[in-house]
Amino acid sequence: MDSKVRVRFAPSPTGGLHLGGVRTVLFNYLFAKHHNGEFILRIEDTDQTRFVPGAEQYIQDTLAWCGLTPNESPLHGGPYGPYRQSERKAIYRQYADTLIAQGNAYYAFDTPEELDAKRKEIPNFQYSRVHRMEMKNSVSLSPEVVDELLKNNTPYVIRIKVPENEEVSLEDVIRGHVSFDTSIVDDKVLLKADGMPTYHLAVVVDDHLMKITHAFRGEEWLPSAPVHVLLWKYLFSLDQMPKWAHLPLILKPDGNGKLSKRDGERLGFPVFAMDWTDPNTNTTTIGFKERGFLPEAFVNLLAMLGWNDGTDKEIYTIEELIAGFSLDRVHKGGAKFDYEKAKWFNAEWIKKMDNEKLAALVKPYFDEAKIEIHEHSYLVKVVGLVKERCHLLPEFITQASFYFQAPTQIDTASIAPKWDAKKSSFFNELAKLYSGKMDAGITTASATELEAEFKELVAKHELKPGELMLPFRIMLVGGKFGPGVFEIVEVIELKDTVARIQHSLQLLS
RNA sequence: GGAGCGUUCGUCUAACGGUUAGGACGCCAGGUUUUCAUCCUGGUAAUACGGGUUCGAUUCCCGUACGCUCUACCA
Repeated sequence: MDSKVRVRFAPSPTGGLHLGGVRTVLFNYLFAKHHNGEFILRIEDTDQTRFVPGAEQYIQDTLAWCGLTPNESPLHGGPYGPYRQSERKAIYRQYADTLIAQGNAYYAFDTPEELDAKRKEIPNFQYSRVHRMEMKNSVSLSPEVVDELLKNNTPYVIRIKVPENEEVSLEDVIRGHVSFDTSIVDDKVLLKADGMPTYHLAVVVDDHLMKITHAFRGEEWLPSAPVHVLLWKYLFSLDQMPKWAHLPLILKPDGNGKLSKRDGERLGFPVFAMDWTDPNTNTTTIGFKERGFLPEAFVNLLAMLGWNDGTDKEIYTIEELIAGFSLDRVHKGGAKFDYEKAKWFNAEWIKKMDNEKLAALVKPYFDEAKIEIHEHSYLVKVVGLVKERCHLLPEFITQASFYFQAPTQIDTASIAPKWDAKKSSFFNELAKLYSGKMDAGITTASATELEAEFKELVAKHELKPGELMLPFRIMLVGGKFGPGVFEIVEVIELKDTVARIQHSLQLLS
């Protein structure tokens, strides 16, 4: 590659960033880093009616959470700024004027109402060479009339004048040769009545000015690609045009079609990367972050939706993804999102993650549940003890809260049916044994030691360990779950153990 | 309606003309765990259809079907 790779992610700030968006970011990022290039964030806020306050900040925050930091952005700055299209308004105007001067674009004075009427009148109406002359524009009208309209400040838009019967084609990096007949392409609006460019003009001008070498976007853009190719041809040069790569879509798990926010709500899983609160409706849509996903896992699972390196490997660090990424292994077909597999990725990453780091991430959930943690090192230890049973971060609460406080709910229903005086006296004895040790200044013992001791006592009472283990567990943790009973005793120590036995004994009497 | 794109187990995917079509998630069964989870073992299940090309097609070509995307002064 002769010039430095430069790619861009160009979202419009209209709401939360969904899976597909983040995956587009990821592929941009991986490609850029793999080629030692640069990754740019450009905000496409040319539609003032759809602007949503906070959405841009949200995008920046999401990228930061995922660890996909841009080299240039509205926030980071850079040599090709500004990176917000609303701040580049004047730039686009010049290019639109150039196109007019070339005869490759024209003024159109049709009002929205007139267009609506036309669309109703003619089924499948297209503003193209077929109907161009029936409309009010600088091609159909005489120069005098056009001048008059312009002089009177009649609102107008600028439309591209698509040529007749030409073949426009591009080499898509993922799809190969794609071609279109211009006779079916319509005269898209380039500059709106408010002076803002549409996506079509803005993307071409900015990709050029920002020296973008590879342009990735969702497959939904493919049908409008001929407009962009034409614009490149008219304004700049086809050899400077970035290599296009139209990424496959992420589909809903059931049925077909693009995954939407509503699908997540319907099926009970997040679609946005992070929580998003719509400032207008004040409703919050849940995100992967808040659901308890690790950013490493989130990035990992997204990468596997539409890409693989040809081996059986599925768990990748970001560094491994960067090293292995290549566009020619990106799929053409869309991928249905599977939340079960997503959780599996997260579980794998939880198991893999360092206990210290994990403890820091889990801490807020304990704070929220109002479970007090006296010593951070104790939390680190506990996290290590239970992490292999957690798929999502909030599960640490249910899986580990008993290490910090006595269970509030004791599943006595599972003990009571087989409960009898013999068992009752056994646990009384056990409590007494532990109390005795405490009097001797012993606070805890190893799990193996505790187990041997326990079994000895069981034998003395002429009982079987099997019928005592479950009740003991339930006394300690509240239910039928958790690590080995004696490992728990070792950690929570004798004092709490005795208290929990006595508490349950009371409940059972 | 038109145009473009797509199609391997339920799902994510491997196999770039020759494999008993492989792996992973899920599910089922067994084992470990005197609980649950983890873990281990095994099982389940796929080349949309029809024509070519070829000694041989999941793979290349054509057609059909189905699906998706787009068809806004939204991106």
